[in-house]
Amino acid sequence: MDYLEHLNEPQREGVINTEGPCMIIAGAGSGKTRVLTMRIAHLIQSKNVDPFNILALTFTNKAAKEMRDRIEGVVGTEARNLWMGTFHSIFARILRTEADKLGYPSNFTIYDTDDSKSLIKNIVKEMGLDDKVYKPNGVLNRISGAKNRLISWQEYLRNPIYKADDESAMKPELGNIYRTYVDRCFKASAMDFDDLLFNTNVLFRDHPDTLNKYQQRFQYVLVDEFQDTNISQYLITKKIAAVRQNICVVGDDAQSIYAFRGADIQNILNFEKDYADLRIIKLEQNYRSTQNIVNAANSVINKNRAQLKKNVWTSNDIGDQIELLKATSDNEEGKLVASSIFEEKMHHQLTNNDFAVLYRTNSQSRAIEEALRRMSIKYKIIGGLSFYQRKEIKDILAYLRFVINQNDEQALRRIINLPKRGIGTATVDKLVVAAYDHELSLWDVISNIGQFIGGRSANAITQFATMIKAFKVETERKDAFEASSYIAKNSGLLRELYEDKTIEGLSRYENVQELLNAIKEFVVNPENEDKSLGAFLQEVALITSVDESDKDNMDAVTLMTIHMAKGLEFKNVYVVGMEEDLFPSQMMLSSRADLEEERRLFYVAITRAKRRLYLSYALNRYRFGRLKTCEPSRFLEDVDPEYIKVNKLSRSRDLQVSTNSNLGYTKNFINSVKQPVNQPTRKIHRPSADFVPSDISKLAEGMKVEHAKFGFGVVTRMDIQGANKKAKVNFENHGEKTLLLSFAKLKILS
DNA sequence: GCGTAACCTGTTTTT
DNA sequence: CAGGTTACGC
Repeated sequence: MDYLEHLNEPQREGVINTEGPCMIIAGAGSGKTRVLTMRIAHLIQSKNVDPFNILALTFTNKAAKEMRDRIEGVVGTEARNLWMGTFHSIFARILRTEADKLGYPSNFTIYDTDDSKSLIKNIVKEMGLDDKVYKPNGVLNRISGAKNRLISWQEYLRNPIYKADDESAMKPELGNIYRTYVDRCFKASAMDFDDLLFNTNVLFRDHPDTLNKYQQRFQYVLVDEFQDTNISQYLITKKIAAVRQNICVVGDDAQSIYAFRGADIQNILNFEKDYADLRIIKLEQNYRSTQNIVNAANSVINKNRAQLKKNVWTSNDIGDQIELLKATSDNEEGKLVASSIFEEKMHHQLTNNDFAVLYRTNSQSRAIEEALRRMSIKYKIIGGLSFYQRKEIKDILAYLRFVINQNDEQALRRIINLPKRGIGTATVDKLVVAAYDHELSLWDVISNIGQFIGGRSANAITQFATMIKAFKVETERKDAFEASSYIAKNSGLLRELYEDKTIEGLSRYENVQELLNAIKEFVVNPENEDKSLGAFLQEVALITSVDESDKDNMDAVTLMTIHMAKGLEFKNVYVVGMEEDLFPSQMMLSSRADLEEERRLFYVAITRAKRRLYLSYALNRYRFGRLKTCEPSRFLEDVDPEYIKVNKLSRSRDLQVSTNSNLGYTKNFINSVKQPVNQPTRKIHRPSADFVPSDISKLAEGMKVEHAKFGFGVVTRMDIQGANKKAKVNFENHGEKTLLLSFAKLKILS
């Protein structure tokens, strides 16, 4: 057991005390993951526990995979038999095997947030309610909140408090929407994210024999990131561990940042009350950061009232002070960060991988990206729009989903007229009415359409039904890759994308090919026994943007939200946008609890840094298309001044405004390109400034432009032809295109 | 049914 | 700003 030698005393305790309930409070950077992996390795190696009897719940699929790999390094391939994954993926798996007990088929669909929202939208419309009052987002939040607290629609309707609440909010129908929503999900053989947990609770509540089966199987239960579990998740673990009481939770109340998703910090604060003989272990030594960073972080978190007592310290060197960067605008902030990264790289021989830029909201990445690109610093963005959330991918997946489960209403609505086959909204409405009148499913109506409606669209529907039936036959015979290739081709989706020769059309086509590659990989992977399309869909439903980690080994600066940064560390960290209303977010200013959660988020951001930390804010920022003046965040005052210095003041002069700065076509750009032009041409001088936004109409025939930038990329050369209408444009990444330019703006880069 | 243009509106984080 | 929705002409 030589691995125990490298652990400090509390860490060792956390590893070897495997029996009975245990809570490990692990301060930031205290080697939590190490303890957890060693504990599991210890169980397998020294206590001879079969990996099959260990349940380890993590926060992301990626964390599970990493931990499994590390355990495999210690105990070997045996580790593959561990039950390790997110709450959602583990219990989705269990629900599939036990589905019949809840009246679900085992091939049930998992609705993502978009599916849920559009279903709610349909329901609100069908109930004849005002969708301005019952906004899908708000309604879903309400339903989700209820499910996370294990409140069924029956209880919701019965509870006078909710009723009064909803009535005073002028939304008395919320309970009825909840009821209809649950009913429709059930009829669609679908579960949303919250149902995966809610229904697991129902399963264990109503089927003691099933609960007992899993209690026997999971002799050891471990929960990582315990501070971010909600009540529903907590009760599941509590039930499973009820017999053997071998439950170990690991977390840090100071890093609880998911209350908006139902996470309840009380789970960790009250854990002691549930287990009388609880062993509490505190990991307080930080191995990650300099003293300055640890102390600064402590000075911030101590402003919070709700917390467990602990004393995080480090024996690392003192390190540099935190630097505060101040910029005049968001673009200036980007420049400051980019040039700081450039300098740091030079002075300290660092690689791009040593840097991370963290922000509160995804939209903040734009200015940073632009600045990094200009300085030719490679970067990667983690999070944001996931590959699987792209429209073209969701379209294909909707086909696949529907072929597997014909009850899947949301998938059907998505594909029934895609590509266009003459089945418009009016026809779909008729279908819905017919299904409702005869108490049939939409698919029943569609596959026997002749009995319900006639006319032109009936023909199109028959063709659609025939096609789906053919796809079904294919999937039964073939593996996931062959089946999905067949469907992509024969649905007409692939052809439609192929025929779209615009730059985005091209990338959409490539994305679909990419999806097919992923399915191929799934089929080829020997770890996957079931190679059917159904098995693939089951896996894909719970993939999130963090899990798409093919960017892992490239040398690039990491850009992400602070939420995504949980559990990661970097030598140098920049926290940008330290402005009041942005961070803390204006939505979180209403209650003390919310403000404290924002402060914990700030704490998480600070503690990601190993060596150097920069905080920055801008005095002006574009938000919702408007330029706003900003004030420094109140959180800056929470940092003890001893640990911070104001280092760089922006030297910048004017605010520089850019248009068409995104990659990809912007709507305004497309509109401007489309317009016919009759503008007089004028000569312009080659600009000497850093860059100037320039009107295309100022460009004259025969003029050449170099190093300019358009809506969709960097221009290497541009020849203006004819009276200002056409230009041959050579793009860095997209080759040559002939475009109508008219009113479009471009930026001339220096 | 479909395509277009004008209008409207959200404005946090994500399993 | 950008994405979604609606009204309208074909």
